[in-house]
Amino acid sequence: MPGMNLRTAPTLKDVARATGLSINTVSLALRGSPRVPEATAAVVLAAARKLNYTPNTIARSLAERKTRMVGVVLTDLMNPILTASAKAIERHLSAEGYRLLIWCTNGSLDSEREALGLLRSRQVDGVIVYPAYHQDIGHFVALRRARHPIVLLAGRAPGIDIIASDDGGGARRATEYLLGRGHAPIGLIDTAGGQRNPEKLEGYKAALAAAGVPFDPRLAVNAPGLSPNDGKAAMAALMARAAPRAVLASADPLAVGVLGWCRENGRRVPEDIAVMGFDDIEWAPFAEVPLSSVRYPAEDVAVKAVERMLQLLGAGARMPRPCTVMLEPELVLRASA
Amino acid sequence: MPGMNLRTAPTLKDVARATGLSINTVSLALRGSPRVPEATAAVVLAAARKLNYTPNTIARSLAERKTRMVGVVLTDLMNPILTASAKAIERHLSAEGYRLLIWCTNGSLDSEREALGLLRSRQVDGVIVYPAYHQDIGHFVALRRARHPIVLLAGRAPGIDIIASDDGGGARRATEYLLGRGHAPIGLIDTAGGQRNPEKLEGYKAALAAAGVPFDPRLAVNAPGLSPNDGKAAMAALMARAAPRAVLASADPLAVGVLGWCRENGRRVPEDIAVMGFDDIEWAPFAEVPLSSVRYPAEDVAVKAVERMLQLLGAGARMPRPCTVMLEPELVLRASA
DNA sequence: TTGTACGCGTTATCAG
DNA sequence: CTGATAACGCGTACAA
Repeated sequence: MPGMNLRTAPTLKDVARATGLSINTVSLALRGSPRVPEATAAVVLAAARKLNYTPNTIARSLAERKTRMVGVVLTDLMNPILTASAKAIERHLSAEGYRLLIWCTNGSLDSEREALGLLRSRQVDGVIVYPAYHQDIGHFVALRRARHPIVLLAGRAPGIDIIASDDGGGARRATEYLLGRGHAPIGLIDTAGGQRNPEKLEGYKAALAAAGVPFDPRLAVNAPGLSPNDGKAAMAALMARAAPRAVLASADPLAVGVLGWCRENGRRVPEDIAVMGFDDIEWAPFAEVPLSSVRYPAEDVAVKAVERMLQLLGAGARMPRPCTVMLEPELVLRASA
Repeated sequence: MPGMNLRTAPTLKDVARATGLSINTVSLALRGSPRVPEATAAVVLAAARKLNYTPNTIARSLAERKTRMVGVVLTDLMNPILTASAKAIERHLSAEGYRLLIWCTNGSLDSEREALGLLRSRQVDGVIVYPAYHQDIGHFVALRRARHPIVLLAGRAPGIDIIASDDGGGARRATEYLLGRGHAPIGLIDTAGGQRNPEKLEGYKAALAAAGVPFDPRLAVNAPGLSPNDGKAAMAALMARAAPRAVLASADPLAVGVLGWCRENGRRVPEDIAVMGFDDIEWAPFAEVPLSSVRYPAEDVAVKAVERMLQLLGAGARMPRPCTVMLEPELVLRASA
């Protein structure tokens, strides 16, 4: 039978036997209770160390009815901005003694539901979710209504805590900028979930409308995935049906793929085609043409999300009213646009 | 008191009460035991569904003495090749019903020890580790001696299971290739842990020795981290003290930084300086100059590591003899070298 | 076919 | 200050 230490690991009982004290006293001593005198505590500590005792978190969780684990549900582990977010969340949450259970949904709603079930059965104390479909978050709202600590990193809905970047506003400002520089028409390469996460498309349309430019659906395509190769393929599709002078890609890896297509097809960036991405990942300045991008405020999002999660975690029965925080993303301009 | 469902979640007892059956029968029915007739099972299932019952994994783990969780310890979540590995491991392990508990050490040995303690206390059934220091894996070997299922993804030691890429061989072949193309002298930009993970440096030296070229220590520098910016900084340091005609970087992000330095300083790649990276991440073809790289066989490593882990997990008391598998990385040649 | 009793390792309550 | 005793939710013998 396997198990890191399930078979041979010393338990409180072993330490109790070794010291001649009761399990209870040992437990208290090990947790530094003032109720047990220093002398006794020292004996216990020494014995525990000698036996190489480690508390069994599983048993503790069962008794305490809390796990000090927070589930983190992401759509994609290969998306640099999401892993950066996860890392930031981990940093701040672990400072408070919480551990992360990370689940990747690959953008599937089914997998998202599965994740929720799994995390629930694993008794995590709360969940932080980057939802696959920003418009389809009813299952999360229901959870929150049942008083479960939950924070979303995207979407828009009453009755649930959301800390998000204003993708729509970012897309609008990026589009306005491109229009202002005379780069028209502007193509939009959206992510696979684009149909269901329409914020960026809407911001793009809003900017066009404000400038009196009619929306041409041939200029908006969806990439099958989120990688540079997906961006390249989408760009090829886009160029086959329109002649944009600029492209707004909804993620930097896609934009990198766009740059790759331009290189292979002899288009100069930004002279022939200006390119702008989303998120401003660490690689953006190192792209073939240094990439302009709409920065995703990952650190801010993480800090605020963790802050909120800690409030919910500590709130007990009377939870604070849900609130939505929209962070304004910043345009980072480099050579590509 | 928070908790996804710790306070209000229905338990077996609730389902038992609802059906008028005993806890035991309910438990058996829910797990599809042939001992309980279909009619009863149907009743139980319906009641469970109606109550929205979810088994408490914590309690189950405590009773079963196994968690069906595998700990995964990585040095860096932002390293694309490591997240790719994690993702592959997750895919294969979850197909067998195991979940991942991911821990990131940031390359610190202390954090690595901490991880081991945490995972142990969380009772994971096994651990897969990309060790921070490939030469310093005694603590892992000790664990394995105590019959804990553990698989390392790098390093070299008897008495423990290791599935790794032959970094030394890869570095040697890359260096030989660069020498063969007449690019000398060759600079080496190693990762922060380079001093303690000398495989690549050794392969580099071996190739030089075989070609009768003396090793010049000024040509070998260490990058402070693993990001493109770190690579750029390291390249600046290297160029300040030597005049290489080629650079071998021990990770693709570093190589991307090297390309960035070359661009900013007017060096043509590969004419003035040839550049080769390690890992062949998805971005490599999209670098400013399509990047030649020593491919890290992430999928192979993941498959073999998971396979081995499953063997160890199922082995019980009599564990198989530890074995080491070295995968040969492949040179992927593009424009940069 | 179903129910009873016990154990998993820990924490919490209440005596002593 | 310390020690029984009872949870926590579930799995597994063993009985009925």
